[in-house]
Amino acid sequence: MADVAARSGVSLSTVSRALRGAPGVSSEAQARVVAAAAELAYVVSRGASALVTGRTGRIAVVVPFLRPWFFGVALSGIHAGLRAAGADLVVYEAGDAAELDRCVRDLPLRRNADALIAVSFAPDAYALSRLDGLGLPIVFCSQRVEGFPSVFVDDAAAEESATRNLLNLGHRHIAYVHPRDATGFAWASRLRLNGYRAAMAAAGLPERVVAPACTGSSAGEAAAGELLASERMPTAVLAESDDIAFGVLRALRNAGVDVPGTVSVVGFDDQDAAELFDLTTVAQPVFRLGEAAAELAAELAAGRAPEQAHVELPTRLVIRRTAAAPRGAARPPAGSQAR
Amino acid sequence: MADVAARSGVSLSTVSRALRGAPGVSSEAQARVVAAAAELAYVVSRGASALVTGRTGRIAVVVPFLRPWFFGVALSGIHAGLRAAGADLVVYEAGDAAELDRCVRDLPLRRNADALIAVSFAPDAYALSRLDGLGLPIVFCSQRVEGFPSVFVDDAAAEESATRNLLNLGHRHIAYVHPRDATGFAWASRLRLNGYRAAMAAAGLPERVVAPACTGSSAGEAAAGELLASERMPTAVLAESDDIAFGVLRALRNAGVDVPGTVSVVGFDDQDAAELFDLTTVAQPVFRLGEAAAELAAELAAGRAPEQAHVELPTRLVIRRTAAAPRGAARPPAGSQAR
DNA sequence: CTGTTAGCGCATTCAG
DNA sequence: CTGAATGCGCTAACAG
Repeated sequence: MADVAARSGVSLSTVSRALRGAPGVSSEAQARVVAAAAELAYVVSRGASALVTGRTGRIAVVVPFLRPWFFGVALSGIHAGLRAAGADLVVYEAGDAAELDRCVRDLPLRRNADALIAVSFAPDAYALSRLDGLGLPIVFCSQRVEGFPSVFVDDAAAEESATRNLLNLGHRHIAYVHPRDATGFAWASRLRLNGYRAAMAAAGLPERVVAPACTGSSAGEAAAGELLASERMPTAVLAESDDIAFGVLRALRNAGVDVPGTVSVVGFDDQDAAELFDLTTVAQPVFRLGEAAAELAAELAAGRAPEQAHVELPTRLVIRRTAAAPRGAARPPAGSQAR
Repeated sequence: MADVAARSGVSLSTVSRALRGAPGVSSEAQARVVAAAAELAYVVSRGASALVTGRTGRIAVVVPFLRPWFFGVALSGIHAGLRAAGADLVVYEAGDAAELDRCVRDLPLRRNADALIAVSFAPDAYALSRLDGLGLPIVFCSQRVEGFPSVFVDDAAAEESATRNLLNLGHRHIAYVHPRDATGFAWASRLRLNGYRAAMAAAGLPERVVAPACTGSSAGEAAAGELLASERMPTAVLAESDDIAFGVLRALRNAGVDVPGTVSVVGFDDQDAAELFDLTTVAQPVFRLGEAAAELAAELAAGRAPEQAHVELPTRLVIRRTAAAPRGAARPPAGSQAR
């Protein structure tokens, strides 16, 4: 910085102010400083400025996994939202509760980031208190947490609506695939399950939940296998996620079961591949989820109180070709399409 | 840090040493300090220590996109590789040359990260000189760059081998789908194309390259559409990536073309969904690619010279069900399986 | 509008 | 093995 000051013939303070766009610098001096900095390929050291401002210019993001489609898109949204605020994005992958704890405890979150975005974590009371004690703003992304800023969709309502849609098509026997979670997190999945249950209960129909022990498309294959081997095959299968639905579709195809003729399949996410499979699914705005969370985090990091600390984003049922009326069903009553 | 010192009854220096595991601290004092730090939930400020050591404890990663499967897996590998070194991961998404330039110029790379990992970027000479002038170690991941540490697969050899495999099956008319790249990057795709060309030339067969203007599965759909509309449909299609292959498969299925009966399809990547589509494809070790790049970057960041600055990882042809001998083909000669 | 000064929290000399 | 002093690069509060 001294070099820049010398080259532009001003003092350190003026360089500092000019480079930050702080007020109190003649536009002429400002220009000279910026030019000198460019020529010297000078950039301010965030570490040094953090030392005095207390703000690092970095937002930490914790995700349970980096691989699945969802997190790539969410991260992309977060990156976009952060860029507007000029903050950097530091990423931690914490696949289970122990790792998350390690993150919270050992990792340089405390004074090394201005805010934390937790994606798809449903912390228990203990984790919440630990996070809270971190002393930095926390934003939950894709998860509603009372008392904390969060950005989310209404998973329960969305799944309830998807279920109602199948009911309206004439389905009476609808199964739900809900993998048992081995990671120690609760996810939004419980809410989706609740939505399914609510719709079935409202229709006076029994629920049927298949809970494979694995995750992803394998879970779908396992669940479909279990259903195929059972006494009575449902006419429709709701999967907690598209990945699972893909597995269900594959197992059904391999078993020679016609979709949607014999069985309808509905997913959740509307990820890119859903179109390839012609999958009827609940779309959620994942990029926007990330972006909104990042905007919230940036506000909080800047010490401002955001107007809306709870942001609910809409979902949308995308009708494709894996769901239809069951064979021989009566035409559904008019005007009964789900919202 | 002063609080920790007071609480454990030692001086600041001792705390500093103890917390870093530096030599010259009695194990008793060390234990007291660590305990005190834990009780106070104290973590060192990376910014402050960076100020004096010159090392930030952070590695920057630039990816062109965050969404595609490839980058999620690569990032996961990088995260794993970095964790061992205790470094943090800061991510930049730079979708085109202009953004990359902005990253290099404006973003706090210079003294704000200890090394840079560039994933899937094939920089031109200009970009390379800019990157080089950054004054920090650069590692290329999934891209071989002469004169720079890099981790990569032999794309050309892998695609050549995949092509030979089709030739050995008896195919003579093999098309290659190679999307025109609108982002301004060259990617590894050119190398794969070269591999295909080499194999076709060696067999004395004419090449047929389809170059749709879009990317991802849409490119596959477009390419398949073009081929279907042409005078003569090839008996096999090589796609530059699995995503593209999925699009090809979909278009073929929609057109009622039997796979692999009428047309064989081969992808590249072996991403998770490839198994769902039963896609025969070239597998590359994406996680390892990231992990190895991270290990290299960590070495370089620590100022050590890594033994191997060029790491080539193996690929593997995964035989599934979308590729077979063309109808009525003679049995391939024995012992002619590609490597 | 601009320059001077005093730390921010830490690692690192150097003495003990 | 330990403690006291120095300065890393920067910003903020002050004078001019």
